[in-house]
Amino acid sequence: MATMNDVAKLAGVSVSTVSYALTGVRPVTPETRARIHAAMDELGYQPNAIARSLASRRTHIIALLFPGIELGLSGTALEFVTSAAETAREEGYHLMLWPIGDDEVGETRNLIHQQLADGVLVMEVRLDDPRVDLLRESQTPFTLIGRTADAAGLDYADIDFDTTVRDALDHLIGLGHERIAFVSHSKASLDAGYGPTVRAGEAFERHMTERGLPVVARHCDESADAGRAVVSELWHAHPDITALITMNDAATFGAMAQLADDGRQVPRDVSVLSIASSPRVAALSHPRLTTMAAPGTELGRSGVRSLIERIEGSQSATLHELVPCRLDIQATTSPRTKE
Amino acid sequence: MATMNDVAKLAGVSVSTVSYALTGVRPVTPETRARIHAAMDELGYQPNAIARSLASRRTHIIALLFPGIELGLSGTALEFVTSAAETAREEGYHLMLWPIGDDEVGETRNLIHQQLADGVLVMEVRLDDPRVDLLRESQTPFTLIGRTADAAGLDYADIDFDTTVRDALDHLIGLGHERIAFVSHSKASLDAGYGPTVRAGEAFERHMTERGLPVVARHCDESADAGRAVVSELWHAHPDITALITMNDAATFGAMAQLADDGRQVPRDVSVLSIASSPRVAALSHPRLTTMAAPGTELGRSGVRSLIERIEGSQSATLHELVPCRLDIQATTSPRTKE
DNA sequence: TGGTGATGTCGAAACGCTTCGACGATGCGT
DNA sequence: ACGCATCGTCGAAGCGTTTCGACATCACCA
Repeated sequence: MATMNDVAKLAGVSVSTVSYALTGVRPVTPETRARIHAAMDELGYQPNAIARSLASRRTHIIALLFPGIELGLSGTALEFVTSAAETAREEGYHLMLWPIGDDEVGETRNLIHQQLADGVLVMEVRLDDPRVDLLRESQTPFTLIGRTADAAGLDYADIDFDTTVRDALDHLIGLGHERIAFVSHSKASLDAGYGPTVRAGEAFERHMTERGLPVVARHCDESADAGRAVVSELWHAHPDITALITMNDAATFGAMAQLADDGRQVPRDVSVLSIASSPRVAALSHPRLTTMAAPGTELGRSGVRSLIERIEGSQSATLHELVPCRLDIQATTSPRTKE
Repeated sequence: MATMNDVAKLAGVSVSTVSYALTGVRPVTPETRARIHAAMDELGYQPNAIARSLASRRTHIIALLFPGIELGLSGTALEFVTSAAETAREEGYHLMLWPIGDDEVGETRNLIHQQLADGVLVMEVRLDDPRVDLLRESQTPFTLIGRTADAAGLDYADIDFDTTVRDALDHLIGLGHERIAFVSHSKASLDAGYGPTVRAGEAFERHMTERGLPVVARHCDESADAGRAVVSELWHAHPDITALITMNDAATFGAMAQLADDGRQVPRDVSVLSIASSPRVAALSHPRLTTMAAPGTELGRSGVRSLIERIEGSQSATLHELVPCRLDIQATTSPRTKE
């Protein structure tokens, strides 16, 4: 494979001039540049990424830290990862996957010290996340997908659960619903400090309370059966519920099935609105689910962009981006039917 | 950050000795080794991955080539990618994502020439795939996930569609079904030479013919509506169908809905078996789908393992691994009811 | 007891690039 | 016409490793 030396010889210039022609760090006359490019074409030259990295102290690699165990995001995760990878590529960077096992902090530290990545994208951030302290200490540029409890001064891109829940309620209340229940992720995820569970729960409580409506919320394991059980229990305790907000795909489908079994028609008797989900999943439901789709693509894009700006030192302010899920009205929500 | 030089000084040896202590390429006395390790601990030393790569001509990076447009695999893609990343990590490698846009060959060539990766994993391989020729010419070690029409001499790991379809038929025929229809991916995917569509279709035709059963197969776009339409058309043309094999998640759910609307109960009147799908998706169906789950995890693991062996030159034979989908019997298949 | 072959360590040369200081050759203002 | 800044190029010194040849040292066998 041709090296810069070969190009320099063929073009009759020094290596440094070739480098300048390539990077534009210093001016080069058009004629010299032309000769150099001709030589590069003739040799099929491509700069060696590793050598360049070593010399410039920039690898143009972004690491994506994701935990082995996958909680809520997983439905949108692929979308997010794809978008992050594509954005990175557009900006001249590469995305490297760093699956992290049990020893989160230790493994993360090792990886950082290898200096393979210019910056790190952290997925599945919990309210209190030790990886954040580690990254901060190690001076590595990083951006969170999600955010810790106190994220002041940190770059992050996260779902705007508050707005999402508010929009969800606006939609349902606009349709005349008042008895609205919320079916969330598992209690375990709440205890683990999983952001979406915590924040969506808080938002639901606040917005319902502000509107003077009763707060009915349940945690639910990620399975259809759990979804069924919750529905049974819910209607037993609150027979007057007319709408359901869910944030748990498996449970949503279980809930739909149980409602059908109980003779409750969706959306005639009960409206169902699934938040932080995806169109792909919504399309599998019959009737097709009204959802609020998680903005995986947007988060991937702005997370990467911001991280790159931070790496290149061109960043003005810290990124605090909150993107709400977008409402996609399909067939499972409709006006409340008066009895 | 500490370098090898710092370690060498602190331990009172030369850099090369430190290197030998680290890599074991040449012997080092236990005492020297101990002093070196002590120095490394004291300094919190970790070898710089880039420098190591440049000197050793091994980056320990594996590239995953995946096309922007995503066809069939996508449901299992996340599982596959996760598994590949984890396996790579276990073996001391990193997985780097290479999303490829329109200019497949050009972009792939550029990436290879940068010499960032020791080897390449190619996803979404078509029967006639120009990337394969490119990789072969460029001497880069690579492994296919999927395979071309003539894959002799190439390393690949793919779904064993023949066995999968046979097992699917064994299951259904064992239940007494004889009029079995196959609903596949879109005609477009067939024309594009998408392996799963082609191979599963051929397998279905062959196995049905061998058993003296009529071949009824349809292509179907990836949407619930298309699934509905195909079901309507199918029963119009072949009212005696008692079982459906599907390979198209969105269409499967549409088909289930249409069957319900037409008053055909699953599985009493019609058995439905969804192949190359995933338990995650199956769980969303009510009744829960009998599926044959795509072996994403296995393919990721053995693809990466084989690639690494090839990179390190320790590979004996070429990898020709075919993994069938595993049957997971749930609630949508049952014995044929005699009329 | 002298030659032989391991064994353990060192110094220096890569690996392919970026970047810094230096230095003619220009162009400019006065 | 003279100095001075700017432009374009060069050579050399890194970047932090690995790896190669060389060279003592030591044990061992003839």
